[in-house]
Amino acid sequence: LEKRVTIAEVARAAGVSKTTVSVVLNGGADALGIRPETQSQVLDAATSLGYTPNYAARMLRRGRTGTLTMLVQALANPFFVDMAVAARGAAEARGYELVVVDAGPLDAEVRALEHLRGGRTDGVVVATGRHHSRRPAVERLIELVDHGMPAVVLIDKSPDDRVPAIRPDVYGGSLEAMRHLVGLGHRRIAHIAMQGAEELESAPSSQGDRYRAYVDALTEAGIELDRRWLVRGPDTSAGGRGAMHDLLGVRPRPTAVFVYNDLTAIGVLRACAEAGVRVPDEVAVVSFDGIELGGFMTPALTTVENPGVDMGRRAIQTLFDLMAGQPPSEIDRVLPARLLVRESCGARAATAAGTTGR
Amino acid sequence: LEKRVTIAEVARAAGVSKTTVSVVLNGGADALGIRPETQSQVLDAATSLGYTPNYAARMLRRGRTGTLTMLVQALANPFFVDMAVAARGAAEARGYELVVVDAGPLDAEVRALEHLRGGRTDGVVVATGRHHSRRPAVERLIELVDHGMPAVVLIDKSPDDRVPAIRPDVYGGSLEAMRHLVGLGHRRIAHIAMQGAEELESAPSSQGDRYRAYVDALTEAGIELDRRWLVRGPDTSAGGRGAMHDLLGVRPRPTAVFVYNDLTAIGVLRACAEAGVRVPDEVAVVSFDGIELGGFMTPALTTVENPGVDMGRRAIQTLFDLMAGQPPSEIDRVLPARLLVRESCGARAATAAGTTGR
DNA sequence: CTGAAAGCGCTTACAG
DNA sequence: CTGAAAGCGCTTACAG
Repeated sequence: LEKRVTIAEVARAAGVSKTTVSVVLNGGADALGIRPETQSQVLDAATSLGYTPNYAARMLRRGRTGTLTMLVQALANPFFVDMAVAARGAAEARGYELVVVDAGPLDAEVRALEHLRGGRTDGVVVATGRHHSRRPAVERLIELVDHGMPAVVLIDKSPDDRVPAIRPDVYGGSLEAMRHLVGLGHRRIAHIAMQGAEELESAPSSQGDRYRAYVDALTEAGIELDRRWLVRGPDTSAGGRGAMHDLLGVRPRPTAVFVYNDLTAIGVLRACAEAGVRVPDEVAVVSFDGIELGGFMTPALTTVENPGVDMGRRAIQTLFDLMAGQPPSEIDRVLPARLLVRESCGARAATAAGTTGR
Repeated sequence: LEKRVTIAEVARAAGVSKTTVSVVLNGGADALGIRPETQSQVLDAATSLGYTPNYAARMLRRGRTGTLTMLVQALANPFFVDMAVAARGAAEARGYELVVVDAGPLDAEVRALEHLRGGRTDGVVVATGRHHSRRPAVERLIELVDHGMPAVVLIDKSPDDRVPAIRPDVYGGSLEAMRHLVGLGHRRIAHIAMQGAEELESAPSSQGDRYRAYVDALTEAGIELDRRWLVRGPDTSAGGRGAMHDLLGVRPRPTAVFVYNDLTAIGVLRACAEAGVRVPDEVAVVSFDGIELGGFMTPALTTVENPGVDMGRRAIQTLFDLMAGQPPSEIDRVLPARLLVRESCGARAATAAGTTGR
C-alpha cells in the first residue's frame, strides 16, 4: 500500500518527538503531564495527516495482537453462526477482534491450529467437537497451550487440564427429549446419529451422550433396542433426508425418531414429506440445538435448546480471565439444555396453531 | 506468550547466521547456492526447536499481511456463508488467509472498514449490498482505495471506478421468475421486499432490480399494480412470516408472491401454514438465492439461483489481479441468475415427488 | 558460499 | 515536561 503516514511524520508536523506522539495517542499524556497545548498539536497533526497506527509494528512491539480466534465446526449450521456472532460481540465489547474460522474437515482444523503458532492471536476458542476422533487437532491445540496460549474448548469435554471446557448438558437434554417421546406413548423410537468412526457406546463426546441417553431412556421404559432403529449419516439436511429415507423402509416402522441436530432434522422432515408420511401423526420427530429456523418448519421442530449464544459469550469471558492470569473458576462448566416442545413431536397441534414456539 | 523460538536461536543452534536461516527457510537457498549440508543443518535445527516465523515481524518487514478480508451482509443467511467458504477456499489455494467479517448493521460495517486502515489486510471484498443507503460505509471503502487498497464489490454496482464489481443479473432473474408466475396464470402477484429507507423505484441496488422486474413484468402482462401487494420487512424468516401474515389479510387475496430471498420465503411458507393456506394451491411462492435449504422445505422453494459461490471465487481472483498490478478486465461483471423451478410455484406436484430439485 | 548491518513502525525504559 | 535510543523478529541489499 502506498505512502502510509507514520508516527515520525506526525511528530515532525507537530514539532515534537515520536515519543510524545506515541504517548499522547495512547492516552498516557495526562499521567505523564504533557502540556495540553502539546497534546492538541499532536492530535491535530494526526487527524489532518490521517494517521492510523501500523498494526504489524504495534503487534511486534507489544507482543499482543488484540485478536482472538474461534474455530467452529461448520458455519453452514446456524447454531455455530449464532455462537460465533455472540462471541464476537463479547470480544468487541472489550476492544478485541474475533476471527472466526470454519474448521471444516480435520486437515483444515489442523492447518488452522498450526497457523496460530506464529503469534497471530492472543487466545483461541475451539468449538469443533468430536475431539476424541480428531487426535491430530487436539495435539496441535496442546502444542499451543504448551507455549502459553490461552484456550477454551466448547461442546465437548476438555482434552487438557489447562483448557477449561464449557459445554451443554447433552445427556440430560437428550434424556428429557427421549422421556417426552416415551411419555407420549412411543415404543419404537429410532435415533439418527452423526457419521463418524467412533463407537457410540463409548464415545466421550456429545454424540456419545445423545446415544447413551437414547439407550438409557429405552432401557428405563423397558423397550428392547432394535439395531435397525439406529442410523448414522452426515450432520446435514441432505444427510438427514438420506437417513430418514432408509429408516422409513424398516418394518414395523418406528413411530418416533430422535435426530442428531436441527439441521439434520430438516432433512428428516423433507424425507417424510417426499414419502407421504405425516409428521407428527405417523412419525414424531425430536432433535437438538434449537436454531431459530426450526421454528419456521411445518411442523415446527420440537428440540433441545443448545445454549450456543451463552457458550460463545462465556468462552470469551473465560479467555480474558486466562489472559489476565486468573485460573479458570471451573474447568468443566456444564450448562443446562432443556427440551423445547413445539409441533413435530405431536404434543401440540401441528398446524394453524400460530405458535412458532420461541 | 512464553519463550518463542526466534530465528537467532535457530542460527545459533545450526552454527550459521540469521541471514542463512532466513534464506533457507524461505526457499531461496538453492538459488543463492547454499550448501546442501548447511541447508539440512538449518532445517534440522528449526524442526527440533519447533521454530515458527513470527507473523508480526514478517508482516512489518514485508509490508504484506498474507491476509484478505471479506465483509458480508449477514452470516445468518446461508447464501453468504456459502459465498464466504468458496472465497476462503480460493484464497487458501494461493496461500492467503481470508478473514470473514459479519458486517451487520451500518455502524459495524463502518467500524470494520476503519479497522482495516492499519495495514492488517492486503485486500478487501465488500459483499454487504445496499450501498446507496449506506454512504458512510462507502466513504470508508473509498478512503482505503485512495491509500492503494485493492478492493472488489459484490452484489451491487461499484461505487468507484477503481473498484470492480461482480454481481448477479438480479433484474433478469427476477423477470424470469415473474414471467413464470404470469405464465402459470397468476394475475394478483404480490412482492415482499427488503426493509430500508430507499425508494424502490429508483434504488440503484439489487432490491431495486427486483422491484423493477416485478413492476415491468406486471406491466408487460397488462396487470395493474395494487399497492397493497407490496409489503416490506426485514430480510429474515421472521420478517417473511410477518410480511406474509399481513399480505394474507388483503382481499381479494394475491394468488402468488415474489419474495426478496429464500430465508424470507421460509418465513412466508410458515405464515401460510399457520393460516391454513396451502402452497402452491392457494398461494404460489417464488424467491431468490437458491440456498440449499430451500430444497428441503415442503413445498421445495422455486427460486432464482444467485451465483454466490462463483462470485466468491471470482472476487478473490480479481483481488489477486489487482494486487499484481493488473487492471481488472471488467469493471462491472454481471453473472447470469436463472430460475430454478421446484414446487412452491405450483408448476410441479408439491409433495411425494421425490424431487428435491438440486 | 555466507555474514554484518540496516531498517520496517512502533513503544518504553531511561535521561535530563 | 520532553527527547534520544534501544529493541520487538524478521528480510534483504551489500560485502567479501
